[in-house]
Amino acid sequence: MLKDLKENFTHIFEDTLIAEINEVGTLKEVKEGEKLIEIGDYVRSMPLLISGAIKILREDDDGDELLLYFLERGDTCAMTLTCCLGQKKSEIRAIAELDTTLIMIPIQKMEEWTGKYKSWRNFVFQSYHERLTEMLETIDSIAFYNMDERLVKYLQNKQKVTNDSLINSTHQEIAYELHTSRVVVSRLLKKLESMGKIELYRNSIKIVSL
Amino acid sequence: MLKDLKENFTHIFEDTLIAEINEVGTLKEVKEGEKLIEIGDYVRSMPLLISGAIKILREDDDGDELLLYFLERGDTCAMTLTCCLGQKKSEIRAIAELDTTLIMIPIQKMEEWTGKYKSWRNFVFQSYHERLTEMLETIDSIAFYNMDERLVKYLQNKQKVTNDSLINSTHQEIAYELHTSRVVVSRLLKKLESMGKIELYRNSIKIVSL
DNA sequence: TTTGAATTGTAACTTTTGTTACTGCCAACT
DNA sequence: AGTTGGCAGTAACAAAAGTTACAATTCAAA
Repeated sequence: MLKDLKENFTHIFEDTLIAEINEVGTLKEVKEGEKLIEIGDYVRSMPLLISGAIKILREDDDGDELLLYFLERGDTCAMTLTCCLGQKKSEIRAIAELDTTLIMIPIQKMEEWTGKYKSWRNFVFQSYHERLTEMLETIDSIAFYNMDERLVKYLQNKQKVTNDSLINSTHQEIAYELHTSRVVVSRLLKKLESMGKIELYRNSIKIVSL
Repeated sequence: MLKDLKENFTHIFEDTLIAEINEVGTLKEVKEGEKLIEIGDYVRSMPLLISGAIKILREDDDGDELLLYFLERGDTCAMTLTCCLGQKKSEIRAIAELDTTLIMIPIQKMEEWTGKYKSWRNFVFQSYHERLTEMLETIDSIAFYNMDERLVKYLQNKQKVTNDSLINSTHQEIAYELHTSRVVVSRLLKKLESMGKIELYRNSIKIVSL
């Protein structure tokens, strides 16, 4: 774990903090599709992402989903931060988008380190800022763009996060994450295919040029 | 100013911090409709709201607006916090919704106080959490609800913030903040009136029971 | 008082999105 | 080989939202 820490956080945290994280943190591996946090869960530890990716989803009362954003290497969950400090329930669901490695930090250390390490404070503030920015982008998408543009953004984003131009999703899965219907996704994907921007296969989509 | 501080923040900050705020902060009064921050501005000081209300707006490339949320008494601007620390440009616009009194704190103190005062840290984290939560509610609104429901929420929110069941807005102004067209707003308002939930006047809307 | 701008109401129409229904296809399993 | 369930394609229709156009009203300034 120390190796992972040094590789990913050495330019961010001072050595003494790295050592502390190494001491109290526990390594956790999750498989693609595995659920990390459910809406309403109490959060007991804070994740630091070493590798992989986690998707953060919002859900309404009827069970309808919406993809908010992805967490990647070096990220942490901003929602978790305040949940830890305030003993609040999670407002979101977190699911591993890829096989993912994380370091889990007990919440008691949070408060201690924010007082003790300037680099930790900066990291936490930086995380908040990134998350707020990503929430704003999500709002931009749903407020200012039509479904065809949102779909393109979704595919681009997915390609970036998985680092793979072959996207292994069904139309139904995409529909859930964009909070629309399967028929609409099929329709728009077909239009993208006829424009030569993607190729459609069973259970997967090949991105040609978006 | 010390009186304002003690009235609004005495249960949040310790006395020494209150004294420091009193020393370095400056009182600022803004009239309803006055602009506080524009998108792209660099932020040089952090606001603490003493009274009144500020609306936070997002804008897309075409100049289309969307109301994100309101700041009220005791709030601070979470976007400002990270902007200060990271020397970043504002992603949002802030306009006084009512006549408003704030205390402006120079950004240099931010970093200092986060190291020095636990109560300040908690305040900052609490602010982040509230803002993230409000962003989530905004996302819920636009993603999961139709325009008629969003309009009702908007009116309820406005009533709560202004503490007045008479809303002094034109249909066009409401349309801007919900990012829709005037005709749509007029249509839906008329429907609410015919249901007996509101009464429509020129330049104002009376909320009866929503 | 007249003028003109701002505000609201409404009809008619278009576009976008969502829904329902049915089809064919593929892959896994018996 | 036959059955079955999940997946994708598509047509037809419905609902929501956006657009254009125009009339009527109000209100303040000239």
